[in-house]
Amino acid sequence: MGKRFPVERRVTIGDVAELAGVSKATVSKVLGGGDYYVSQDARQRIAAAVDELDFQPNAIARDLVRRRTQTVGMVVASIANPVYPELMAGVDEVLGRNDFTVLFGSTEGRPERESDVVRSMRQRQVDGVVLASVTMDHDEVEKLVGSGLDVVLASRHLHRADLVDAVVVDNVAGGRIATEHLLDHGHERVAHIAGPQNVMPFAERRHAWWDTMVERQGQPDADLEVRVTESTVDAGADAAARLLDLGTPPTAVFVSSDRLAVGVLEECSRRGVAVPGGLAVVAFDNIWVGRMPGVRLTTVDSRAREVGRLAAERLVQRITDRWEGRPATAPSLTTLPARLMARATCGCADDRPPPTGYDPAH
Amino acid sequence: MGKRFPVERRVTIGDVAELAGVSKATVSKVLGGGDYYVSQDARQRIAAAVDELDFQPNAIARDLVRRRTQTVGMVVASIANPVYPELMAGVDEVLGRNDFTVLFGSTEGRPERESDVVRSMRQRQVDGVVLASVTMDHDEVEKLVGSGLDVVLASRHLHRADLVDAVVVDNVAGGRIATEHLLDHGHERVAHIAGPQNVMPFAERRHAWWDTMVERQGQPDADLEVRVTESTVDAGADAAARLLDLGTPPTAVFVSSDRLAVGVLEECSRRGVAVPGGLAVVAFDNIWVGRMPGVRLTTVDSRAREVGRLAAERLVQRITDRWEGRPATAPSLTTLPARLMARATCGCADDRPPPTGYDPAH
DNA sequence: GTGAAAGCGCTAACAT
DNA sequence: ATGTTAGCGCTTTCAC
Repeated sequence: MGKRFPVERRVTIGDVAELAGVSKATVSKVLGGGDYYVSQDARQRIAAAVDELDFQPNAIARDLVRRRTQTVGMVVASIANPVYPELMAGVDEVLGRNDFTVLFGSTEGRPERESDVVRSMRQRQVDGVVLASVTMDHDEVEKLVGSGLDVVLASRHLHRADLVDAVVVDNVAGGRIATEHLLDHGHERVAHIAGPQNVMPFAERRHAWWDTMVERQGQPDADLEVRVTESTVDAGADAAARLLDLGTPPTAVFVSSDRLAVGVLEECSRRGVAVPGGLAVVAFDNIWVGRMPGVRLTTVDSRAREVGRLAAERLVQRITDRWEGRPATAPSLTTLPARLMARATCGCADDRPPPTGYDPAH
Repeated sequence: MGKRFPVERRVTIGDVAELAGVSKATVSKVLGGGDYYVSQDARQRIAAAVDELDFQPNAIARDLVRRRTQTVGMVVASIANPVYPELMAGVDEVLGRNDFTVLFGSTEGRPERESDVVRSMRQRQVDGVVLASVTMDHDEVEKLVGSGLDVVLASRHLHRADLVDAVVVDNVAGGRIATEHLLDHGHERVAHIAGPQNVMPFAERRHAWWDTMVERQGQPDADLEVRVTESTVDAGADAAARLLDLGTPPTAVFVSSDRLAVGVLEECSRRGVAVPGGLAVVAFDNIWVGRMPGVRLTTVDSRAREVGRLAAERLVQRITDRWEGRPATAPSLTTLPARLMARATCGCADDRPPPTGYDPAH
């Protein structure tokens, strides 16, 4: 092998054909992997030519005629939020296994850009999209799906479950478990730090908190709920400050995300408020830091990796169904059971060190 | 707008042309954004047709003729390692700003797949690649670059700096600072947990430790160094166990990554070894968890986000230079100064809570 | 078994 | 100002 052309001209299938003394069609047949009849002799000469020329087939040209790219788009809300890399890992795992390539996009704090990101992916002819960031409204999603693009939502979903596939954790059950756990520890004033309410999981978690409180003890004081507009550490710290500054501060709080909870922990540390002694906290997500000694955050597992895996599997299924001409199945909502990771911040005795034999990566 | 075609047939530029009563060329001129002379009248009719048909230009067809895709590949070693999302965020930031799309790839524990991942990206006609995972050898990288693909290495680099652009943190200085810091705390037996030595940064960090020890007190005992083959939490815990089981265990350890350090911390917690009292630790990377109260890991900042940004900038520069016909500049190695984030695990007094007004995301 | 020809959907000269 | 033509690099009938 080696370069035959000055630099500029790229080697094409025509060059290979010429060198091998066959036609482009034959080369294509061999390289395409289909089960065509081609003589051993020709096959050999083609193989030789291919590596003599170091031929790299132009996938874009191939995709243009095939009208498919074996590529899916993955759009997340923020790569800096540890939940998403975890989810991406799951997606990447099954996509890779199915020979799909991934086009990455992040809306990074600008949810309004979501449509643009997706449009751009569509123009690049992705075969489908994993949307782990939906803030679009129903209409837009409906139009998207109607346009023939396969879409599956991950981690977030819409009110109407019949529009598009989605896989999420059971946020309602999770929020309920978290709140009840705190209540069961004997707390009366269980506060809630609620994330942006236009994001489904946050709305559901808040709802679960509210309902549980109402059931157990009637409507909670209005000041026990504080809403933040972003799920960030700083927002969590601010929210905690507001709660701690109350006339009668809560003794426990259900925080709607781990990232916010980190802020809460920091604010407590800053003020010398003991956790769980002064304030018990249960959060939601289960990013791996929570397991660390010195943190031991009690939280509801949002099972991001699993969500990613399932979403990707669903998508691959849909895409291949379409390719094979199988009828499209109805959109389905997959809900993963929520489970509480009881550690120390809730007040459970957990002075035992973390178990060995696990890795945050998994 | 609305669908005019049953579902199957996608709308093309020809449909728009026909509906607008002009030729495809004219439509292309308008949509392509170039500064062509096209009458206001035609422009208007085209615009109308475009959204009447909800026309989505086929980027793949465009790219095929333009011979460029405005897409770059980004390959990381592991998305589960918090360093990489951080780096990706930096890359994504500047790529987005420059209207590049990113094709994502992870080698996830199978470094030998690196070449395949890159080959696949090349066939998809990416304009360049950010390689944050190099374990390829010089020859392979050389061939890659020689093939006309723009490449920049991020976070890892090669021995020969003249082959390809790279941006990395100063691992040698960082390793030295870490080791010296521990020595300055009065420790004699400063151990080292070394990462895979075929990965440049790990080799450099180890080297820095060794040299510093030799300079300060002669060759360290052989058993003070333990090598791991993966930078994971479990590997860190194992390594710590080995160190702690020594006849005379070290009183301090420079751990070559935060991820390994997490394992060390866990093992200490499990054994009831106080940190920094029983074992002082300084690590490398500065993933954001280290800032948490209850963790307060002293570490050298590997500046992943910044590395990502600079790598992407370099790449965009190279690509656009090539497009504009500017001569290629010589490969350069950019080294970011290392800085120590002195927190509590080294023995520094840091009982003060973390500062407010920061966010791990930044 | 193999090749010629006709596109995939678009852009870019070159005419007009 | 706009249209015609000739591809980009590949796959895929359909003849031979």
